[in-house]
Amino acid sequence: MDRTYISDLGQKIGEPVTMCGWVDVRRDHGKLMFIVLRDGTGTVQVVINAKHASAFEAAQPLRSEWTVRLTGTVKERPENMRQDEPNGSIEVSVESVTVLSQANELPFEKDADLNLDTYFDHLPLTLRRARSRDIFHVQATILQAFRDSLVSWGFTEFQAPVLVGGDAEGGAAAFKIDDYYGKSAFLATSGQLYKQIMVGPFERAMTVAKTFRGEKSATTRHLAEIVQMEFEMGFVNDHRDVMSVLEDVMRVIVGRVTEKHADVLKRFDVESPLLPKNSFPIFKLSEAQEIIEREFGGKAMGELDLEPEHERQVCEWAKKEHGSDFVFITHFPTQKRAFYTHTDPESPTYSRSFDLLFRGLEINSGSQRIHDYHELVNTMRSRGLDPEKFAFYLQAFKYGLPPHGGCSTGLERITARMLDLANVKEASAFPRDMTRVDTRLANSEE
RNA sequence: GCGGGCGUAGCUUAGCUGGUCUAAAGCGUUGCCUUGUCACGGCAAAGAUCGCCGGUUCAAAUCCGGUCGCUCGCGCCA
Repeated sequence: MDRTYISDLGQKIGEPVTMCGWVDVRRDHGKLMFIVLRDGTGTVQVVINAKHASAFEAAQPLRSEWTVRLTGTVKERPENMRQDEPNGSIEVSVESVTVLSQANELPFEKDADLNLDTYFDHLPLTLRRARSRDIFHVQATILQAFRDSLVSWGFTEFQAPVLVGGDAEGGAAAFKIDDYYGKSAFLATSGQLYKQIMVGPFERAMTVAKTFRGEKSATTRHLAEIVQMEFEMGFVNDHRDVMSVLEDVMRVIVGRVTEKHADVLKRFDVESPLLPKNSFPIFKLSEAQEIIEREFGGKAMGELDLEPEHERQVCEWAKKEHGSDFVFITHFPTQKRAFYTHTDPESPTYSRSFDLLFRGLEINSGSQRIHDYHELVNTMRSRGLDPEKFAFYLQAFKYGLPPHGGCSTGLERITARMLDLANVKEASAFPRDMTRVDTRLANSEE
């Protein structure tokens, strides 16, 4: 079929075209009808005049979200009727209308304000909203930029498994699969152990991993199913080597989103993220806590981690003082970090670990890892973990793994902060939480 | 798990110091009109008994208790 995409219409002025798409808006003037047609590439106004009798007749029943094939001629709009928007100075005069499918009456006006709950109940429809399309176009760009930048750094992408044999990391709560061929297994809480293993074959390995977090958490930050953009690199001196690659990745992501989606940022009324001229500000946890107490009052010193409110405060301060929407916090207490985290030899109660905060929220967590087999086994034992249960993973170390480190970025979280979404769930096309997997979960008494 | 808020037409809300609320508005829907709109416009109509259960009261959408659901914050976590 010879079909023209809506985004290409500007090059076809005066030419006959066939377009396919959805009825976005219908404005009926009696003997003249305007329809905003939407396809995967954009929107355009089409005009259906009564003098094209058969097209005019066929257009009468059209309503929002009906899909159609329209044939007509691309025209420049009269001078005084141009709009300042894509395709705002052209329109298509339609001569033939074919209905491909009808749509039920919509439960609400497509782009009207909705409560989150109503929005989630109707995702197959509400994902078509301009706002949702914007969010997920930006998210696709973030993901692509992550991949592109790491490929340029020599990373190789691999597929981390979702089904895993144990609650690998401890810490995060794993979902248990009770009937895995009559035995049990878990859904991965991270690709961590696998990307460390993949340092063996690739030295620099990355993965975009579906992971699952079973915390009984009802906040605007939590999702039960998330996408983690992870990488792991061999032959590092310490965690700072990881941080510098991560910073570069973030700069590429911000640059790409800003360049490609300036219109979206404008519609969401957000600024492009602030990037400092030099490197991202870096504070040890203890330094950050001092800043919090000094600048905002309150109690932070001695805590093992930053509270959500403290994360917001550090970010506010870093933006003001360093012109950066990103802040690294390093040297978390070793006891607060996963077993594979490398301690800081200079002060072993602290670790060579870091979090990256972006606009008040932790979006990434990483560290240098322990690479020595014996040290790793001893650390596991000291934490009450049974090395036997990690025998599969430990093979990587038995057969020689270099000093290495890596990190993991939450795709939904970075998307949400990029567009200032009130709730991360809006940054997941199909969010899963304690009460919803597509539809609301039935109440099952246990 | 703890604490706060909310639950009124298809959607989004107003009303909630109890009584002309036999519940209001905008959007959407339906009908009629409309050849230049762009959240088109005009006229008309249909549409909720106020989440559910119970209580207080002469009288409850409005007060109280319970329950279900949603939402926000904390905890936990990325």
